[in-house]
Amino acid sequence: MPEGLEVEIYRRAAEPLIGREIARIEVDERVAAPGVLDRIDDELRGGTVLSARRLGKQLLLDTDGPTLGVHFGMTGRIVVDDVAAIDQLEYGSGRDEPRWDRFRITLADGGSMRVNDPRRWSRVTLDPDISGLGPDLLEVTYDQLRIAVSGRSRPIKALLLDQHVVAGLGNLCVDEVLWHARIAPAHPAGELTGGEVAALHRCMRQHLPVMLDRGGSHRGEVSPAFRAALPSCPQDGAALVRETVGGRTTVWCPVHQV
DNA sequence: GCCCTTGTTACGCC
DNA sequence: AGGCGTAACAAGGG
Repeated sequence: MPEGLEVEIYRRAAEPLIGREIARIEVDERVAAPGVLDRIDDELRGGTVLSARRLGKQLLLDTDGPTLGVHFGMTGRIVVDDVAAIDQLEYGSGRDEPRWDRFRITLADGGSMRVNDPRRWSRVTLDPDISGLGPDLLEVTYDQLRIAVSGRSRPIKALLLDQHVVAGLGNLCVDEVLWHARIAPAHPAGELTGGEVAALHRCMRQHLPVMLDRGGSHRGEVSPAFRAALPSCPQDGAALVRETVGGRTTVWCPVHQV
């Protein structure tokens, strides 16, 4: 599940595209956002990639024409010049079947960028509207977080999963960060103390880059392997709990998360 | 063949 | 109006 961390890895993998000319575009109509199919060839072919940016889970490739936006859904992987940025995606298939290529840019120099996605939940857009997204998960400040939680009654987990609040957090990263910050997922956001919000912010700034360096959102201490086996809490040995919070499977420790 | 997975969105309620 | 919860949907894997 490409959360913001995976997409940051994808963004880095896409940087070699900068300065290269787009010669050909192939897109599965089912991953093209409305209207894109009609425009994309005319507006992108012959253009040059100028930069590779990211906001939350959106990869943004600026060209001298429109900006290309790619959202990777749950199982989309990027492959640049035939090298996959991530070999094995959590919940993905781990294979690279040609029939799962949903989007491909062929460059004038013969190279390519493609999106391989078994389940077709990726979305390709032109000049995506990202104005509704919150601050990026790797950049969000304490003040932004404090303002975001104030007056909100929703569980903190539901709030953090809301891309309008913080862009890029997914189910695994939220569980991981709350576990480190010692905050229960169902804790009403607005009832967190200043100290708890500070701990949450500090844990995001501290642990998300470590997970990024290790390879993504599944490389935390409450990893998917842990989640499946549901072992005892590595911090205090208590039995972990699995329940639904914010509509998602949630694993947490009822002893140290309050 | 049912049920699991996640991110997004539509929708109903308050 | 807008915050919130729930369900539906995408489709392959176990």
